[in-house]
Amino acid sequence: MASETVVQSKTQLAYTWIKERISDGTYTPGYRLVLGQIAKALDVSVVPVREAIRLLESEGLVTFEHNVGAQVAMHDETEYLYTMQTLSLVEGAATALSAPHISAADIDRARTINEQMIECLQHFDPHRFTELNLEFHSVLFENCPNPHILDLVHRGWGRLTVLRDSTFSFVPGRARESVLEHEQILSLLEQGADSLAIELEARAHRTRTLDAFLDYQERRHHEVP
Amino acid sequence: MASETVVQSKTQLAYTWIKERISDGTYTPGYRLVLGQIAKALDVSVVPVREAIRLLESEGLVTFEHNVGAQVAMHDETEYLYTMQTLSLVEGAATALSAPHISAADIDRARTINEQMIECLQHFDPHRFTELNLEFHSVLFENCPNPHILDLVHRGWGRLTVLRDSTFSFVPGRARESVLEHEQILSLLEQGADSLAIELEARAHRTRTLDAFLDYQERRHHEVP
DNA sequence: ATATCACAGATCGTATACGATCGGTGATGG
DNA sequence: CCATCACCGATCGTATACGATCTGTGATAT
Repeated sequence: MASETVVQSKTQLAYTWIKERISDGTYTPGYRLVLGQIAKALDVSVVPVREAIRLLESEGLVTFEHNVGAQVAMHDETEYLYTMQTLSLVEGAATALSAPHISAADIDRARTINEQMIECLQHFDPHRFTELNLEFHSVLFENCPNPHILDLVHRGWGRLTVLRDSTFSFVPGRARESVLEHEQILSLLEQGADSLAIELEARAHRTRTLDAFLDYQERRHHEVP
Repeated sequence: MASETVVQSKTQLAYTWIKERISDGTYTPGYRLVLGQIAKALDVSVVPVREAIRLLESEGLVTFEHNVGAQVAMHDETEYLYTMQTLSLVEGAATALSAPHISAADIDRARTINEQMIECLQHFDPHRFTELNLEFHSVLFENCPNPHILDLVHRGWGRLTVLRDSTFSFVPGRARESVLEHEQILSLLEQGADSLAIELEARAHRTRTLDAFLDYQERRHHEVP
């Protein structure tokens, strides 16, 4: 009875399959998700596919219109703003709530990750940088004792995944600031800072990324009218 | 073309039907939601019922287990704590984000509601009190320009609805404090206070209710061992 | 040329059907 | 008498089927 064959439901199968295709860019924002197509591709019926799509809808990765169908969520600038704002809120809280449960070993691990991020900057590896960024923050918020808040954080990151590498590639120079701010957060955690201080710093870290993005967009817009 | 007959989907029908039964207490926490039963009661097939249940699951009103079925979510003390903590977070933020868009008329309206709440205290009408409490806070957060955060607030309140009248009935005396704190929040809004100040005050308002509840439980537990 | 309408193909929403899985009950053995 | 196992009914998960609805295209009228 060592390893039982885990029978995952077809719904689960469709869910992860679609999510993967959205994440890796096969299905770009706006792409129409046709039930019959996906069902045939996965060799399942439309029912579980439909269910999977509605799950993705509830996570905001997909939009759904009655009697029309589903498509990969469009992430315009406003949508990005909403997501980042929400994530700054819940991630800040999750980090603060995690703080009391974070060990010195965790902080070491985070610091190692942050150093790898610096290397990515030097070798210009935006994709790996983004991956490491998630790993870094995961160390900081995964100990959050409130599963609801933790779930919201995961959903927020899930949405961002649709705009892969956005942090890094869209606003040059921001990544460099980012790793410095990471160190700042770590030192707050090390010195056992006040919960609110940690929350606000973690929140500000993300807010600054958002602001940098908006500024950058604004500037680009002025340069090329 | 004045009023078209709005054809709501059977899924929508099942969704609201079940949600209502959960809210009004017909389906108490732990009640097993059997697909076939509900389908027959509504004279629809199991497919839309299933979809409705999964929607409710994603809102946390229902728990679902593969190959076993669904039941109305159990709200033990821990679950209540998680929900209140999350709601304090998102509601605080929503209130702060709404602040710049709140008019003097809105504040008047909120104050009127708060006065009605005081009357409820005198006539001991907990049910109406709870209703008004939602109305009061709605005035404060409904102008939130971030729809994601607003949605999270609605979901949080939705979860609380399962434990109706909890604030009022479970912890005596707290309701009286509550209306005073409402006035405090209103005055912050009137004087155009700092966004963070508003957020933290709105957050603390809810946190205090949670703390009062936990204290009260603790005390009851000691009295009756 | 533009607007309106009707039709056709594609796709969705839901009913029905059936095999798969779970939980409980009674028989069997210790 | 208690533990284990086999069976059965209840319920779930998913395939298939079909009517309902939407979107786009081409014909017609202004």
